[in-house]
Amino acid sequence: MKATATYLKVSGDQIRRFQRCVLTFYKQHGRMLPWRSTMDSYKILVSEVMLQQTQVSRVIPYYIRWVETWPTVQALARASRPEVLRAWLGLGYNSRAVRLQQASRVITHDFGGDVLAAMQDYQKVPGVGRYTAQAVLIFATNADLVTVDTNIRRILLASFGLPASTADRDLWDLALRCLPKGRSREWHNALMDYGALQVTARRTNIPPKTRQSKFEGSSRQLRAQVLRVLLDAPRTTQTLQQMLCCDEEALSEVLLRMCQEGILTCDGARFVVASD
DNA sequence: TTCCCGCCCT
DNA sequence: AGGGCTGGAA
Repeated sequence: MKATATYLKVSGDQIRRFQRCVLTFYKQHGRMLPWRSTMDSYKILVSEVMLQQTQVSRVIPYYIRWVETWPTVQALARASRPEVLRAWLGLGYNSRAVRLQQASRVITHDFGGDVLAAMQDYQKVPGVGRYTAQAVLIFATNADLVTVDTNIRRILLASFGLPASTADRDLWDLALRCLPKGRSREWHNALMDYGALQVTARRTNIPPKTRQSKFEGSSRQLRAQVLRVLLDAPRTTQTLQQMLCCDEEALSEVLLRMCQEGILTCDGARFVVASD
C-alpha cells in the first residue's frame, strides 16, 4: 500500500461541477489547433516541446513548418544542427531545439523509433520531463493519465480555492480524481483552453511557480544576437564584440555557456554553430 | 511589468 | 532548491 498524500478537502460533487464547467467551456470556446488533429506521437512531441513556456499563437507557424520539413522522427534525426536551429530561430529557448533533435536521435536509435516507448522511459530523452512525457502519452493515446503544468496547476488552485503552497503531489492526485475516465485527450485539451482563455494568471492573480528575469539588456538577448550572427558565418570573439557592441566579459560568458549547451563549438579562434 | 501547455544543470 | 533560458503580447 502506497502512502497517500495529504487529503485535500474536495468533494465528489465539487469535482463533478468542475468537470461540467470545464467541458461546457470547451464546447463553446475550444480552439482548433494543428496538433489537435493528429494522433502522430512524434508530431505531438514536437508541439509539446515548442509549447514549453511559449504561447500557442507563436508556436502555430513554427509547428506547421517543422512537421513539413521533418515529418518523422527519423527525418529529424538525420537533420543537421544548424538547420534545426535556423528553423527554431525566433521561437526562443534555443537549447530546446538542440535537445529535441538529440531526443529524435535517442528515440530513433535506442527505442527503434517508438516515441511512446521513449515517453514511458522519459528520463533517457533530452528535453523531455514528466509534464511533456505524460502530455504526449495523453494526446497520442487517450490513456487515463494526467499531467499538471503551470496552467492546470492554476486552474486547480483557483477552482477549488487551494493555497499556492499546495504540494505538487497533492495537485497530481487531485488532477487524477478530476479526470473523466476514457476522455483524457478531450479533457486535457479542455483544461488548456480553459486555462489560457478563462482562468488566466492575470484574472486569478495566481503567479506561476517560476518567474523569469528581465529580457532587455540581459544575457538572453545577447545569446539570441550571437546565434543569429553565427548562423550566417563563423566569427571570432573580437568580431562578434564589434558587431554587437556588447560588453566583452558578458560576451565571453555567453559564448562559454552556449558551447556547454551544444549550440556552438569553438573552431580554433572562431565560434561556429555546432554541427552535431 | 508580467506571463506564456518546463527542463536542465549546479 | 535555485537560477538560467527567447521573444512578443497584454
